[in-house]
Amino acid sequence: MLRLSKLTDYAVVVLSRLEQDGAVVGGQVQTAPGLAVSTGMAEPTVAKVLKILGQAGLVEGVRGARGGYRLARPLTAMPLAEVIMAFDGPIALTACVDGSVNACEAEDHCPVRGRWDPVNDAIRHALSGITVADLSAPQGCAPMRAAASILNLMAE
Amino acid sequence: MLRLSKLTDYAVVVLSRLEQDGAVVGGQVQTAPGLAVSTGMAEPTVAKVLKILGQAGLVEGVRGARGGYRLARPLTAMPLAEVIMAFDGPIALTACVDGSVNACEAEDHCPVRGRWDPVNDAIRHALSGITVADLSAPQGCAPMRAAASILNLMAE
DNA sequence: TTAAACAGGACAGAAAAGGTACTATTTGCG
DNA sequence: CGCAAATAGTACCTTTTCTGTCCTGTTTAA
Repeated sequence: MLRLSKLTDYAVVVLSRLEQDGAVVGGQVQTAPGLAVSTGMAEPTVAKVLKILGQAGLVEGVRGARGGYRLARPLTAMPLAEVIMAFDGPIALTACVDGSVNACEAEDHCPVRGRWDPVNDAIRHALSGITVADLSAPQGCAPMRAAASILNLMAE
Repeated sequence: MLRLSKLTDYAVVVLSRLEQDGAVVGGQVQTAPGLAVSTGMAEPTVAKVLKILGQAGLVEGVRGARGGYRLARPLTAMPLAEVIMAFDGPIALTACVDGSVNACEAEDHCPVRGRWDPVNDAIRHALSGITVADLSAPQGCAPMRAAASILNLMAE
């Protein structure tokens, strides 16, 4: 399975919860303990997720008393690829990329050297067409914007 | 990084080597030790790769003395997705899929339940448009069929 | 009958991820 | 001015997963 970090999944939950709580671009802030309660996740885990999201510039942290976090961008302008890259690193299927030349010891016999790049590009392109908003259901599970996004991607 | 098993990488090498050695659908067979020598990989590893490929129906094993392996299909008819599924299991980004209902303990608070499915579908679709032949360079590194495949995918 | 080769399962070492705890820094409020 | 609340950063331990190898059984040509 193309495993991606659990923290990435948590991040989507946290981001959608931030929007739900009104902690948007110009709005108020929500604390990490508060998010832990409302999402049902452990507080240290939520804090870790928020720290990484802050480093990636996806959320904005306000320090000090009465501090907290708010979204740095609307979820509709937050590609899923950015979240994945924040937690799982660069989006690539194998280690034989990104110019790591000496990683493969059997270069002479390896007939697929560098050939994974188009595959990686396809994956990146597919993910860049989906935003976090497409994954977060405003309430219940009514809309299907994600499906529309996929169809839009395939129509390109 | 969206890590996928090293064995998947090895598999592409072995498959392209099989074609290069003429161990194709109606042709002769190539032994696992022989492939180990020609690819520069350890023999037990090659054997493991071939076993898994055989279970997946991608290569055909001939038992007994003078036995060996040959391709069960031309590489042009072998989607990369099948190779990945053979080694990495079902192509899905998270564990919250495939009807594993009780895996997520926070179902009530999880607003993205089941929402990853469209993303997984997009990944699967992207991979199904690429064959192993697109990744294996016949000799040197001349052609760019993979790029053409990507463009074809995006043109849908 | 023998030897070569595939088939299947099992196992130890290594690597990575997940989760937790601790400390430092910042800032509102009494 | 001092306290408390909250983020920021770092380090560590546990657990899981992957990787690579080995062993035994089965098949079949010579």
